[in-house]
Amino acid sequence: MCMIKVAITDDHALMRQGIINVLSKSKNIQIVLEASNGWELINLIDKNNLPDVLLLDIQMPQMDGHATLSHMQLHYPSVKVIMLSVIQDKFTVNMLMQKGAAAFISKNAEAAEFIEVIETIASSHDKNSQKNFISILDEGRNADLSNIPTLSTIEIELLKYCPSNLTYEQIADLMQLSPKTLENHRSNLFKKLKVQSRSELAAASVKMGLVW
Amino acid sequence: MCMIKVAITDDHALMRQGIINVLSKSKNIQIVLEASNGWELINLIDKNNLPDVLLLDIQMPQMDGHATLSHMQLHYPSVKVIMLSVIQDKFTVNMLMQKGAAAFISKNAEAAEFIEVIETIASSHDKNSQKNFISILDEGRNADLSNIPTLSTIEIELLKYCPSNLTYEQIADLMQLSPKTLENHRSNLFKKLKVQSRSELAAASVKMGLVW
DNA sequence: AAACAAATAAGGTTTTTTCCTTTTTTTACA
DNA sequence: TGTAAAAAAAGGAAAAAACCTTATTTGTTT
Repeated sequence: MCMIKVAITDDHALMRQGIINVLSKSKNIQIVLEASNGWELINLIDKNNLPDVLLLDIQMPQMDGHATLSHMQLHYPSVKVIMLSVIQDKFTVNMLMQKGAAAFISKNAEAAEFIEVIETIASSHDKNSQKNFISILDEGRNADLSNIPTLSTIEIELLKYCPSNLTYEQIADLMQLSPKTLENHRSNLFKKLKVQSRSELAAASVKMGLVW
Repeated sequence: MCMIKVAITDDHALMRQGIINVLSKSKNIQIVLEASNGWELINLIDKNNLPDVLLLDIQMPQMDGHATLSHMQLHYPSVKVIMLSVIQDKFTVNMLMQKGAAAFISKNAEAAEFIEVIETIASSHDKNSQKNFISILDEGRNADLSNIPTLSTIEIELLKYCPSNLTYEQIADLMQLSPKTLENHRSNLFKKLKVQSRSELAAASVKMGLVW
């Protein structure tokens, strides 16, 4: 059995060091690439020597985890992407799983669990990534995401504008929608996120890492 | 010259591993204690063998960095506390420095810089911690905090309520203030944080780590 | 005790948000 | 091509947020 080739992308040098240190305890794992954001990753990646698994942070400068995951799915679909984040938000987890992430691990996870997830994901030859999906959040393993609604592109765009001083009318203008249409989307977001105020949307937006 | 005794308190096992790994590169540093939150720290701390420096995270379960810093100042004022966080918010940095933190380092900092700050803070025998203050944020070293307004206890309490669905009237009721008095505090917060909407206060509150 | 600043409180007004219901337009698909 | 579902849009109304000025109370200093 050959080594699992792992690439790491995280903007925190300390975190990368921690990951490397933990992974070095497994004799099956070999770290082949280290990058501090998505842009750096896609520049460093060797098409002739792809990693088996990519450990990917969400919140990073220049090119974040969302954009990087999409890029990897498109250009290197064979690479299994494991998201690794402090974000605990279920909508974010669901969103990234829908996009094709193989697993989602909280940075709170234990070292042993961490290695286990990488080995499990790497050894699965199932093309259907949903079957191998693993989510390790504080609530536990294999969180049920079936009841988590998916947010539309427009809803995510609106969410990004919520933590600003723009009025809904101004946001509607920027998004080229009628204020009344925007109100429908806002109302749908309220229902999906189970909130009742724009302030809660603003907070959710920050917690989801949509704004900095 | 004897070793600098360092204690680490951070809820992320991976981050603690990263810190330990980086610090092990310095021959002057010795790690004497490791805890995953403030409560664990104060239970593990040995009164007869205090650390010289405490590396303290802000966002932690059970007992966060704010409460832990206050406790350390009160019970072990000789221990120099270096805050270590992903939070970049200047009001938070200012708040913790006012409380008596010796330094503030972003988790984005480079390994070398990290060791340097610990050694600088540990070697300073000046009682007046403000003179030895070091802040390493993305903007650079020794950030000028003189123009950053300090937030009052009431303002911080109000900020904590902002990302909720409570109306200002309900918040005033909870805080046992007249709605009109609360409005003054809200207006003062707007000026201090340079914002114009509750949504921005809600976002600021999350970014400052006041709510989870 | 007078003087001052800071915190608390109130009155009043405009703008924005939130909540309804209903209509029109677009899209999907049987 | 007709029909159902989804998205876009509108009208109307109550609640809440934001803004402004002024008054009262409390605490501190000289």
